Amino acid sequence: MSLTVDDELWSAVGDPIRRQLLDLLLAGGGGTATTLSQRLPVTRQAVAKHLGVLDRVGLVRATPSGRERRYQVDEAQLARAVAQLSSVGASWDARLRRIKQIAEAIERARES
Amino acid sequence: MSLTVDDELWSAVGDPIRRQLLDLLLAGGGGTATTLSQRLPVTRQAVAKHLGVLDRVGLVRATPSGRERRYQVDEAQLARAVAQLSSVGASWDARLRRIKQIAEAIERARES
DNA sequence: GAAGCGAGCAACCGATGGTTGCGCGTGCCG
DNA sequence: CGGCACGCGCAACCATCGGTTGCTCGCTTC
Repeated sequence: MSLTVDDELWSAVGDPIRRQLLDLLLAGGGGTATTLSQRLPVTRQAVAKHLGVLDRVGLVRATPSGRERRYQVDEAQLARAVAQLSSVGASWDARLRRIKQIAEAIERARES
Repeated sequence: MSLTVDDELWSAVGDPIRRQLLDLLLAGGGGTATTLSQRLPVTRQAVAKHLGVLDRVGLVRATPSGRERRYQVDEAQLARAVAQLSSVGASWDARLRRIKQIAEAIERARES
């Protein structure tokens, strides 16, 4: 029942803005800091910082082109992150079910 | 394809220490700030603060008893959180699959 | 009643997410 | 070709947050 989640990855997807960023990148097939910031309630610089951390953990890749810097999602990495995410969810789900069973067992014992 | 996750809940569960806290509470069937802090790499006060935020979002409940303050998980709420978590995971998973299909379609079109 | 333990409160520190302001390079267009 | 506009990066600054230390308060126990 490990909690051993890649902490970098988790905290990267932990931020709501970064989740929206990934979503926008997936939906639009890429984008730059400026274009993305127009669809978000934060400034370009904030978006740039977020793209920086997503880049560092490998969830996105940047390709400079002229004066622009186009980012796109590294799907394999994101798939890894999603897998970890759902594994944590699953482990808690399992534990909750176990707890519930125990509780019910106690309940039954008390009633009899 | 909403990203509309209860942000309070998500950020509460987002912190690794808080996840471990929930895990310990589930495993031990409850605990106090001091006992929990002994099993974690942080001080009692830090644990107390975390329990505070978990309490505010309703994931745990506290029952004062003498000079102690025993916390336990509100399983229904945690179940809600886990559900949201896995729903986000699932939505990304779905989107990734769609993107992949599109990519493969383009690939096929290019080859023909 | 005194000692000890659990909890709460306050001050402080470092990291982080956000902002504004600026300067630099690139690209477009008179 | 020269200038303007746009996209980006850098730096300074601010608020919030997670963490610590140090203290006080209150229950419990001897």
